Amino acid sequence: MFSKACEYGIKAAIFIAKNSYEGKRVNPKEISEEINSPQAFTAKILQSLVRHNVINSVKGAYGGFEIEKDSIPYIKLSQIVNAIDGDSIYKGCGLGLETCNEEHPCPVHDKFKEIRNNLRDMLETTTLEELALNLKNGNAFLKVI
Amino acid sequence: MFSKACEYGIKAAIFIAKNSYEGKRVNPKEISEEINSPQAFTAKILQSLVRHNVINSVKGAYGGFEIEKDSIPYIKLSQIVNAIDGDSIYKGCGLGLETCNEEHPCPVHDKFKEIRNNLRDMLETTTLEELALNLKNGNAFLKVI
DNA sequence: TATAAATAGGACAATTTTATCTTAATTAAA
DNA sequence: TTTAATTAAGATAAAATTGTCCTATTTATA
Repeated sequence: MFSKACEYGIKAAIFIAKNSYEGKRVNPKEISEEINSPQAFTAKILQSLVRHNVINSVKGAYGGFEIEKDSIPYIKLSQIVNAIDGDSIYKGCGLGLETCNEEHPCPVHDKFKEIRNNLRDMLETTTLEELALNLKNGNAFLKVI
Repeated sequence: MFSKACEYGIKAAIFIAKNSYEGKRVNPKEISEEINSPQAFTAKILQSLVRHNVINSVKGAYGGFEIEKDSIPYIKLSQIVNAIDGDSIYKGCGLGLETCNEEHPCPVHDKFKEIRNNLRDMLETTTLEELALNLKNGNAFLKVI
């Protein structure tokens, strides 16, 4: 569904959000350990999330990654997915046609429309806040072990 | 959503089905022209669909690819996707956790469950017959130009 | 101001996916 | 039985994604 980079990005953002609620900045080492991802690759993805204004970075000693507490409820899953994978997953054609619409649909257009809209709605209404809360409450996990 | 290979495979299967209804076998050249895909790569994907019993191949002169007319209504989109991409798209975890279930869910587990189930239902109930019909009726297209 | 602790960024490597090319095997028909 | 048309299959190449490493830059604090 999503690229590996996007999976790591989502998990990282959730972990950062959880820590930001506790007033704690985190670094790529902690993050990659907590989400079970390759550290350097994860650091690249974090850079990208910073450039897309999903998370903040603070350079230098005592720095790290964080998200402003107040903005966490307003950050949507769609923003993270968009920052890393773009919007083709919930906007593009299921069969990869460059133009696929009501006037010129691919054979699965109608079938996919519903799925794609559901996915888009879900991504656009799911906030980082609820995901971080799932984690904090111990109702969800970012890795298997 | 799907790999390129899977997109090509679905389109190829639809085109083959349409032609099989007309009693016509088709070869990779025609197919790749009709679905706008690289020919040799498409041929590989066709081989895979043959091995997975989604389509039939007839070797030698006057051969080509076909699908038994009577079986077209019973071939599900899920079989094609499964043959090429496997089932992870509608069975795997949205964040890539190896084990993700009610007891040990990822933070987006519940959100994804619905999407995934919708997708699975759609793939398992959509038949090659209806897709080929969309094409035959001129209500859908396999390429842009 | 020097130092240590961070992120940023560029170059590179490995792996996977996508794509191509060539040859072998098969088969209908002349 | 030979030939031409066709799929099968293996080797290879190109491109994209995933992953690593090294150095530069930034910054709080001693």
